[in-house]
Amino acid sequence: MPESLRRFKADIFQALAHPTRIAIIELLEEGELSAGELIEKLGMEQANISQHLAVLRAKQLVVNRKAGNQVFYSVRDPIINKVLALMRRYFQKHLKETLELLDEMDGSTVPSGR
Amino acid sequence: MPESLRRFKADIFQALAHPTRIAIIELLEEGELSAGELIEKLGMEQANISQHLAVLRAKQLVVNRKAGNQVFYSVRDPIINKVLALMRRYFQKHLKETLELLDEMDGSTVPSGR
DNA sequence: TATGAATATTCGAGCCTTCGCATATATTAT
DNA sequence: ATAATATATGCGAAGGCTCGAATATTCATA
Repeated sequence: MPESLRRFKADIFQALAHPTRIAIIELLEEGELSAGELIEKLGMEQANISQHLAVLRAKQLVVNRKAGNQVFYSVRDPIINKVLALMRRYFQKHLKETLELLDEMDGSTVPSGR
Repeated sequence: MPESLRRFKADIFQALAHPTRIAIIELLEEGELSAGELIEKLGMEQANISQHLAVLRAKQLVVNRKAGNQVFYSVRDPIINKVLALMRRYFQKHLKETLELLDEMDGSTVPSGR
C-alpha cells in the first residue's frame, strides 16, 4: 500500500483525534444538527466549534446542508459511525485497563471508588 | 459521555493518526514481528520506528513479547484490525473523492490531470 | 566482566494544532 | 439600506508532535 493512502487514512484518524470532534460526530450519529445546536449542546465557543467543523468538513467526515440562515451537519458515511461503535466496544472490552490508563494519563479523572 | 472517555478515544485515534504507525499495525495484522523486522520492512530509522512503537505501546494498541535479545510485537486486539479494515472499505467506497482530496492536500501524489 | 547486537530513551529544532479573540460573510426581516 | 442572527475565517500565542542524532539499556555469549 502506497504511502499516500496511508497518509489519507492517517489524516482521517487525525480528524477524529480530538475529544470535541468525537463529541460532534457522536451527537450527529442520531441525526443531523445545525451548527447552533451543536454549539449549544457542547457549550463551547462558537468560533471553536466552527473550526472543528471545518476540520471535519475538510476531511469530508461530515456534510452540510444550508437551510435559510442555518447550516445543518450530518455524518457523511455510516462507516464512520461503525468505526466509533467499534471503539466503544474496544473501550468496554478493556474497561479495567482503560481506567488505569486514564488514571495514569490524567490524575484528575479517577480519584477513589465511585 | 464524560470528557475523559472522549479524550481516551481521541488518544487512540491520535495513536493511529500517523502513516508509519498505520503501516506498523497493518504489517502486524499478518502476525507478530520483531522490532528489527519492522525496521527492515519499513526501511526507516531504528530510533524512529522504536519511537512509534513506544506510542503504540503507550496506548496499548500493541503488545510485546521478549525473546532473547529481540522484542516481538503484535496487535493487542483484533478490533483494531477491524477498524483499519473499515477504513479500507471507506477508502474504496469514496475512491474518486479520495483521489481528489489527495490531489488537493498534496500535489506530489497525482501525476497527470490539471 | 567485557563485548556486540537489538532495542529503548532522551534531547533539541522545526512544524502543526488548538484556542481565544476579532472580524467577515450570509441570510432574513424591517 | 440597516439591524439581527447564524456561521465562517484570519491571526497570534502556547503547547504538542515528529524527526534525527546521540546515548542508554538489555540480553547472549565468551
